Amino acid sequence: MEELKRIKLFAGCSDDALERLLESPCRRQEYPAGRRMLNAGDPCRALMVLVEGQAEARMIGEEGRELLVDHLNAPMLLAPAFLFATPNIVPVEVTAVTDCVVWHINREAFFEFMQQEPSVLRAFLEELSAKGHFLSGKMRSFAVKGLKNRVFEYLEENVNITSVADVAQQLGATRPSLSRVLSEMLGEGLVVKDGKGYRKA
Amino acid sequence: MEELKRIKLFAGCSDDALERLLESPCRRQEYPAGRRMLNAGDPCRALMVLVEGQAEARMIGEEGRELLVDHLNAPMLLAPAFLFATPNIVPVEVTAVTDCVVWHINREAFFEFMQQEPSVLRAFLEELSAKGHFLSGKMRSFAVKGLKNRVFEYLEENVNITSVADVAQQLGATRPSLSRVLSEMLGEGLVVKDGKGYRKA
DNA sequence: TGCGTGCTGTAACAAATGTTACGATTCACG
DNA sequence: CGTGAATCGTAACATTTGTTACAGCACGCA
Repeated sequence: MEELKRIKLFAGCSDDALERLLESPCRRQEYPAGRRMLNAGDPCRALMVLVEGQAEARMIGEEGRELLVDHLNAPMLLAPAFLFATPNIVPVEVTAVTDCVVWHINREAFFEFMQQEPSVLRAFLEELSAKGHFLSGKMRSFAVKGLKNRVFEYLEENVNITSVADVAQQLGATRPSLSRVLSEMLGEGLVVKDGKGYRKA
Repeated sequence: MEELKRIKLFAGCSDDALERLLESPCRRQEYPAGRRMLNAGDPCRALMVLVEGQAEARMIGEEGRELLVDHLNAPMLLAPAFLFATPNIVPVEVTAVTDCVVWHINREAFFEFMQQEPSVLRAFLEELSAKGHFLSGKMRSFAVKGLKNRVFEYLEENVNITSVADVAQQLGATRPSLSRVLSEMLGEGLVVKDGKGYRKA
């Protein structure tokens, strides 16, 4: 399918090589908006490629606390960092936000494919590394930073805060807590109001 | 060098292939105990293989908070998850605990080597995946769990707590806080004293 | 226009954790 | 036997964040 060519991972590889990959056992699956695509604890035996739609990755804690880990916008890979892991388990749940289309590509076929296509191998390694970078950054935020610093960090990566409730989930805080911190930062001149939201001062 | 054969990554590859890899620009370096081997923010252009000694990886926050992320015992790879990352930067500082010996292997040579040796590629992918798993677990702990739950988790992965001060650093807490929580858990019967340390009840 | 719905700010209180300080214990070493 | 260093438990207090509740405001819709 030409859908797959849009993803960076397969950008540099030849058409017939890609066709050979698709001859291996793999399938195309559609998910309606709101549908769970991956549960925490699920095994991950195929490379999942989100070719259409938007999804969210969330982590759930025992105490009901919930963290919005990442926004997933097509085209991109789902949970690439867990495809070759032991135990082969995803730690997040992935839910479709809009209607989604996902390709499931056989792991072993993909493994051989990478060996034959250096550009794909390179891109996949970069993808995994990016995930590592992403996760270690998150970990750092939560482990050694207070909420105010996380807000600051958020405003550097994203332009502004439009939905306090949403961002609170991403920062691992409750809405009233974030609201309070934003008020304080407003008073300290660290942020300014931007229409209905907030923006870096 | 035969030192390298001890690491899982190179376990399944032929001797002459390994020798060819070592003909590429790479070097062997020794670090005395206490020496910083990698600073946060350093670029990472070579695969670093710790073949001897013990080291520690730490993250530093702006506010002086410090987190002991991982114990590194030879033989293992150092910061494999950042070798192919962009930006090509390590987020932790790595310090030698005992005298250490580290091999630096040229990245591009290693990349070609992986293509020729499927077992190495496989092992490296598994290594990266394991790092992802490790990091996401840590992140989950810090983002959605309280200190008491982190202590519980620690006691499931490790047998017991011998040094309160050390473990506090690993859990991202201060020593008095951990001490207090341990006292509470003692009262609730969740842990028991084990000589000078603590153990799961 | 009036009303329900959803998001927001805010306040009062509770819980968790950090900060600082002090005394007790152990242990190596002179 | 003393003594200093390291570690630990603990207490009092400060700070941060969660919890719960309530009121305001914008918006869509009958």
